[in-house]
Amino acid sequence: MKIATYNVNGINGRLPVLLRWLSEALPDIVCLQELKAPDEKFPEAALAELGYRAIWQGQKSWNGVAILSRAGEIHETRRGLPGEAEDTHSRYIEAAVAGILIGGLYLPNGNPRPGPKFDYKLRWFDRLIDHAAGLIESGLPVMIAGDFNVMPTERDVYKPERWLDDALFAPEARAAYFRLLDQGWTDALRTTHPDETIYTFWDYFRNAYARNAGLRIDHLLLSPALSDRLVAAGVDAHVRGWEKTSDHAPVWIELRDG
DNA sequence: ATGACGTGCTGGGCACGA
Repeated sequence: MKIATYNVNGINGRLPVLLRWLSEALPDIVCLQELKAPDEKFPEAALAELGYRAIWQGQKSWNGVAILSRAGEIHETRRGLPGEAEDTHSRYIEAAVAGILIGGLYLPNGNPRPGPKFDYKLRWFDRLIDHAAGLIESGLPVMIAGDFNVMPTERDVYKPERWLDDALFAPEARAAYFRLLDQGWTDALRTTHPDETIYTFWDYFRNAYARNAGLRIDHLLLSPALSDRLVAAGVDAHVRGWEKTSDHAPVWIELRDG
């Protein structure tokens, strides 16, 4: 079973790249972020042609998350995180697929810091941590995955000293990430590659991909009931080199049968 | 310190991203 997460940065502008990658990588389940499209503009038919069912929570212009499956039915369990009724951003969608509970998320960027956007990021993180505690306590096999907009450690940033004051590498954001991990989640990519420099995002500016000036901000976290099934994890970094590509690359895990 | 690039919305420049 192969499960992936991919921030597409506009699902319609990115559709040829997304379909090409799906055809090549053949993931069973995919979490998508940054659809940047309202619900009615989700390319359901094009994905169905490749054998993928989908659920999505779109939003005009910004945000938007989806879960794709070619491993059977998608049983939606939640959209949106609890705890802030006035939060209108489409950033969380959750479903049971093939015996695994999947939470797909797009955590707020939080820049500029300090400011209201950074405050929103930390509040959203707290709400995720509260919700994730319940997921762990359920004892179910759970994965939460997506664009966390946090580089957990210095190893995850091409030039850490330049990012210290940025919302993506700020002490408060990194501390929140580790509070989440401390509930018992396994960071699949870091666990399978403990000492490697691995990036999942490269800026469009300044030839960042060619210089490998990247960030590791897309994560797949596994609950204790799922982590012993982890076989491999990786980044399809070559996709970042394609024409009209996202600034993120797809990240995937391989699980043995449960 | 800023902007480089890219997307969406909309028909020109702005909001936003990381």
